[in-house]
Amino acid sequence: MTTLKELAALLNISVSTVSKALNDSHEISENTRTRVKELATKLNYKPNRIAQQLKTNKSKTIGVILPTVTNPFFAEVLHGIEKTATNNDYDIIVCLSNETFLKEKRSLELLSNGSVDGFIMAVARESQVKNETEHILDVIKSRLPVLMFDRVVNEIECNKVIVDDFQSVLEATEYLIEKENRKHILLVSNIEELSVGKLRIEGYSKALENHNLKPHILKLDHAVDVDVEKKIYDYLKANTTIDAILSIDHVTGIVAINMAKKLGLKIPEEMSVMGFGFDHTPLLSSPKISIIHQKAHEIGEISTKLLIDSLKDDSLQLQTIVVPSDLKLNESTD
Amino acid sequence: MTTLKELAALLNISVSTVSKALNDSHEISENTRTRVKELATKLNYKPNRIAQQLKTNKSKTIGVILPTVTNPFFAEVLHGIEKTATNNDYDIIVCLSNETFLKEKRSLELLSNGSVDGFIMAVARESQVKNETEHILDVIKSRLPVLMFDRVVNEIECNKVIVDDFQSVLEATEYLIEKENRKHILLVSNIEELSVGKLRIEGYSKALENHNLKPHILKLDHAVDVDVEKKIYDYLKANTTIDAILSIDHVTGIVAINMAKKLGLKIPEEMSVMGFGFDHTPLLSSPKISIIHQKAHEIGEISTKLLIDSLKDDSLQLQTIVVPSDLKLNESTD
DNA sequence: TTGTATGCGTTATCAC
DNA sequence: GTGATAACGCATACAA
Repeated sequence: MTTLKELAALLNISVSTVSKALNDSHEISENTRTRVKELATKLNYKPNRIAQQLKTNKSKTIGVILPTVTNPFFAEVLHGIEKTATNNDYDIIVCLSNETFLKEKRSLELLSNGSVDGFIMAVARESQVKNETEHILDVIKSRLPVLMFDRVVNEIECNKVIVDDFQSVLEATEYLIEKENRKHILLVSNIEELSVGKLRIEGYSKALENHNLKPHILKLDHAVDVDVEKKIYDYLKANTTIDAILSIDHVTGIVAINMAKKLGLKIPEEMSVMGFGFDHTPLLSSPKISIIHQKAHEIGEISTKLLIDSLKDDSLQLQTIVVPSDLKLNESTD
Repeated sequence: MTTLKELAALLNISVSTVSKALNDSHEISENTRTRVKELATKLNYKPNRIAQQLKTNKSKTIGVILPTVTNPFFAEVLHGIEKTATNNDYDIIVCLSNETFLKEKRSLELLSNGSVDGFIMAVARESQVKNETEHILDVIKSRLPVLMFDRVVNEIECNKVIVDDFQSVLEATEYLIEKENRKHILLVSNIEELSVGKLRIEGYSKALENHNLKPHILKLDHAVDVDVEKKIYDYLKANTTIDAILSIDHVTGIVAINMAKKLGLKIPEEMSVMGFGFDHTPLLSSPKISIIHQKAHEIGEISTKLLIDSLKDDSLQLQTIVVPSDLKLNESTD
């Protein structure tokens, strides 16, 4: 890699002159400035990022700690983060906690040594279940800003970007009740131990309560296993009054449609099915599933913007931004 | 952040003594070593990574350039990369090309300034279609090793990790012909302009040729649009001899199953459906789709291992590793 | 066993 | 308009 020193030697001028010339300092003459720049381009000179970082004590890098990236929600958030970071001249270092507390803790610690200027994270399932928060507080204490999205620790004061889990499920449920005239709505859940899962179930319960309806909840193992099909099938077979299914994740809704069809139920006439999902989710079922569409990409963008703003000016007030979801209704019939 | 200098000042010893003590140098007395270490833990000292990088001229960071991360294949590869990198004390900086040449080029350039010790990449669709390779060659010329996986540029000499696209589709097709006695196999493709897509189609064609069968190919827009359903439906309706569908991506196979069912075809009796997929893909259809299962996680692991090995010893021979796929057959019947 | 000096590549301050 | 020098935090060759 070409360095300032090499350029200086080749041009028989000092390193500082070269540096100033490249940074368009007004102190430098037109002549030398162009000479320097020409040689720099010729030798493909690029300022060493590491040296700049050491000098300025800024890494211009954001640490991104995700529970997983095979979950399409987090994948899409990552997409939004990467785009916004790049547009603002930041790199991202990505660590995956694999939903474990230990890996999350290790990742935070390892990057808290100057590698990053701040963190964007969604808390690991295990940390959330065991209510582990010390490791995150340690980071904040060391004056590295942390932004949490989606899965959030209420007790920790920091910038947050969350989904309107309660409200969106409340509205979706009320839609099923009021517009589609459903009375026995089955909620299918495999994430009830997560903060977001709890909120979604609360939204569902609240809507039923508002209409004096009885809840039906089918809890599944969170490790999406082969039994999912059977459990849903058996439940529907044994409970024939069910006239709507509301899945609070992005997979079991699809399974539910398939099982309802297998039981000979007409969709959407006899059974409404709604789930969480992304742009291409409805394509995976026929008839297309109705989805609560979380603006995952936007969540990533907003989170990154907010963190970068707080990096630039650390006197900014902490805030919690709620990103509303879209209800995308089934358009097709079978 | 605590620095060596601060520790030294507090202990009234020199910086180098502190440094050596922390690095367990045998030159340092037991006594001072423990004193230093105690204070270090107490003040939560962590060596500044940036400074270490500048000193050693190694970033211990890998640049990962992916076309997208919302495609589950790349998401799972990323998972494998992250895991292996972490296990070997490497960080990863992730950039997404969004399938565009320009972003890919920019990302490579931006990180080729000391930020990373090497790259793992899958070539962007646009770069592949337009046969753009200069930007990658530039990186290699600047002595930064590049490892390509999945989407590969044949003309570039570097380490490569690829899937057995040709062979796996050949075998899958022959399975349909020989074991399931199919004679009119429809190939559904939305990636025929990618190197991997071409290879898969070749595998299919070769198998048909071996058995003197006629190919049926349905090409779809690569932007998975709403028309996918209609196009497949219409094709199946108009071509009633089709008795098997082979999708070479991870979405259209699911759609194909749904459309076949919609047409009243019994699966798998009257119609076999096979696609590419991942562990949870079969769950998305009923009956479960048969899949060619690419070991994406393994591809990530192997790629990372290979790159890190070449980082440690740059005299190693370049190699191309082929990761075989698994054929996972439909187990259920409807 | 400990300390001093040097340099990684850059930028900034100051002197010429 | 240009250049010498110091500093960021760390590691190491060398001196004491």
